[in-house]
Amino acid sequence: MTYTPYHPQSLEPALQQRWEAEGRFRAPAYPDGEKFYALAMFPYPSGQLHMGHVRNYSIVDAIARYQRMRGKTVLHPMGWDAFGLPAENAALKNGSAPAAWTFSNIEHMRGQLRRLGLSYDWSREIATCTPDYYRWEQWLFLKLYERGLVYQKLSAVNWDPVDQTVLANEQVVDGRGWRSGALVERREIRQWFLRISAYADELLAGLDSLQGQWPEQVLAMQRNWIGRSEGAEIHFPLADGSGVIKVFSTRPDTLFGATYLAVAPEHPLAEQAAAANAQIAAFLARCKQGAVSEASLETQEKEGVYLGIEVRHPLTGALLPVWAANFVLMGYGEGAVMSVPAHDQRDFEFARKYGLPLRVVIRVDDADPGADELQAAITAPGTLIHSADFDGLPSAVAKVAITEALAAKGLGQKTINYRLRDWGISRQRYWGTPIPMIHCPHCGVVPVPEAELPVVLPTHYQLHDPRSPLRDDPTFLEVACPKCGAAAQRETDTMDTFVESSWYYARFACPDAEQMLDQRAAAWLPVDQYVGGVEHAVLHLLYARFFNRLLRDVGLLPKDGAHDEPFRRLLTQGMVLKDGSKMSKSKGNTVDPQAILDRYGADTARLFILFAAPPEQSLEWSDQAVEGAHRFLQRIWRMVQEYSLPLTPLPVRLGPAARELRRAVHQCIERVSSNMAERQHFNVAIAACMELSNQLGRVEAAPGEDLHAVLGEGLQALLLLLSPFAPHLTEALWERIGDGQALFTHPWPEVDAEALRSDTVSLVIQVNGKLRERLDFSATSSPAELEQAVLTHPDMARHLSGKEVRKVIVVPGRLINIVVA
RNA sequence: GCCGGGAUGGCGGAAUUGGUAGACGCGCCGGACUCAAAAUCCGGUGGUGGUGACACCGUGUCGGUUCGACUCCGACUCUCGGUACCA
Repeated sequence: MTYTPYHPQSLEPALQQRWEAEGRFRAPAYPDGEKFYALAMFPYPSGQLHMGHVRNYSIVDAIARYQRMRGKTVLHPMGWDAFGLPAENAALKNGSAPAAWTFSNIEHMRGQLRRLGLSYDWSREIATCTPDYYRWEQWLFLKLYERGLVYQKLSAVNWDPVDQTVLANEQVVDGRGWRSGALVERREIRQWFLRISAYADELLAGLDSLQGQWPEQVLAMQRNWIGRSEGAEIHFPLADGSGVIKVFSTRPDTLFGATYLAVAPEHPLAEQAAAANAQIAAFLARCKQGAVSEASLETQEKEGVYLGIEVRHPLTGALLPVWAANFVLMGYGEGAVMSVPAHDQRDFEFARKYGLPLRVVIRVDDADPGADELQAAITAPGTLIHSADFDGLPSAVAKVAITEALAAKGLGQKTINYRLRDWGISRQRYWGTPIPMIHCPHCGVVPVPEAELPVVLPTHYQLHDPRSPLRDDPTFLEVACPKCGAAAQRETDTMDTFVESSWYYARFACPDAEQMLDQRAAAWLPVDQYVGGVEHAVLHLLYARFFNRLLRDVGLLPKDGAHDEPFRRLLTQGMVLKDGSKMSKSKGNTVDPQAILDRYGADTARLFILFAAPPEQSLEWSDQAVEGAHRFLQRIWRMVQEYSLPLTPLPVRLGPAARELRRAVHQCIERVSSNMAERQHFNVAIAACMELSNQLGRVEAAPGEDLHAVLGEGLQALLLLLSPFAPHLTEALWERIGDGQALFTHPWPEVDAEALRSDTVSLVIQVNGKLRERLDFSATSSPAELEQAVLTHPDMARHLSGKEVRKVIVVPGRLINIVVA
């Protein structure tokens, strides 16, 4: 018998070359039989593969390989999310050109992915920073512009007054620019938006169709993000008759409790008031300090200033003051809110701070607290008081009645409001897809004609400062107006990189199409299994759901209801931690996947990372546990090598030991199978394989004929079950004890129900819920027989003597609980 | 601030629907093999008390529902992700 030592460093690359040469994982243009599209969120080419990638791609590869063994035609592609900020940062730091830096990173990382033995169809590789890819994004932008789904409006950005540049939220640290250290200001600039709000209801309703297929928490986050709320638009006429202020409220039942209005600092009325009042102007100037992020706005001290303006209450006609307040967002509704301090906690605190009056108009119990005694706002619904004709109505009824009264006076109506805002896709950056628009002094905004696409991003610049070089390059900037021929300028804003990642999954189906998508996309979509980090739960996954509907509505995907959602099933993986915190260069706690590959090989890396935790949980890195995974693979290697060929067929009759071993084999098949398909807890699947290998390893050196046959069956099953996790080792061993069929398309093992059958069942016996005995019974006993048998069992006498049996609970196959007095 | 997760032995985790808490792995302890070591193999391993059979305690905290709670409900603590320009 020859014994080859386990040497993954040579074994794995050899197999990878063979797979490559055979084109083994190449998917056909159209699926042949049942299709399965497995997809990992494609990486940003930062330069080095990190453990989060290894985890993500090991999960998807295991699923893809499993589905191949289930006979599906699998599409499993990989590409690069190649535009973005880090390339510009690297360029500024090292003087490298963003394009060259990006492509050399891709080169390196592709090599690392190949070394992991992932079953990709590399012929479909995409890099989003190539004109072949982003030209279609520009094309779609023009289509959406025609349809009114693209528009420009003012919106706030973080402005670094020293570097004279716009900062990403990430680049603002404690209210200061990360490079300059200058206090950041909010500045309103004209930017491009996609009208995602037009799809708000559809995006919300679509979540119901994903129930059970997507993690519940992701569905909940998306629902809350869209934030549909029913309420009323209420008009407050300005006292001087110059117009109205419109507010949205979900609580029109509290309208009689409104004691003032608050508008955003950017609201035109606030700016008007500031023009004539230095104190107001100073307040508005102060509001411009700080970052634009919601977290920084929401956590700042609530402040406001009276604008010297009054409005009339739409139903009582009372005069109410108008304030400007830093917590009112211009981008939400009309940039104004009505304040009901007695029934809204934020308004309550604001009113107490500035001595504004409170009016209690809702009673939740019999008490009618005076405004002065309130310790906090009464936010629960209740019965109306001090509300004229509406007194005595419950909140729910009053909402409708008051809204109708407003509508009758032409001062409001029922409205549905969304928290979701339109998607601002303008970036004042270089390394992104150019927005295909031209600014003409005569014609205004003019789209680039379709025939002139793509607008190619020049790649020859040396970056010297954070400002986009496009703005200073006449060869890019200067262009004749397509309409009138006059000298005009190109738009220099580029697109948010979330645009690229919103449709790449569809392009993978037809990466060489001469249009954005062709019929192959409909054939492969939707993605059957999508896997990526939970940090993408809202933004990326919502934008992709939005884009999928845009692609459908411009005619690139069928409107058959089956193609509305891009990702049928979603798995959100947890982070990889070391010493309890996220691996990062700044913390110095990174583990380089390359070092693990060099030392232990890909199979060990993959097995460890799938075994260490269930995929959706965070994973704690452990060098020692990696060692353990490697030891397990070596044990399998040795066991198979030591098995004395040939494999023999199962005899008709098995002895007790062989029967027991065979039951273990099939229990393992059952456990692994259910964890591959439904639960996707690969750590449990691997644990089951380890358990089986322990049992197979305990078989005596010279087993009888029946044991030898079952051992062979068990070893074969073990290789098949482990092959999605450790594809190299199992394929090499399969050549020795396999059945001649190729492992990667070999049918997944089936459970033999006969093997699982057992004559006896071991039950736990509890007395008053506490474990007292474990007793064996015939597997065919009825509950009544079991109850009788337990109560009269000699071992039970000491637990039951002198006590009165009140109740006996029999849970078939599990336990018996005897309740005694 | 708001939205959504998480918390189980020394460590990572298991317990599929309310039914044996701690599978599997790591670590540690003991043993076998060896001149010795490494590797490998075998055994033990939640805590407390007891020579022992065994008993009691134990799933972040406090309370509740139930014959029975890691699991369901209420209140809280700590921690992580997102918060619209990191990807």
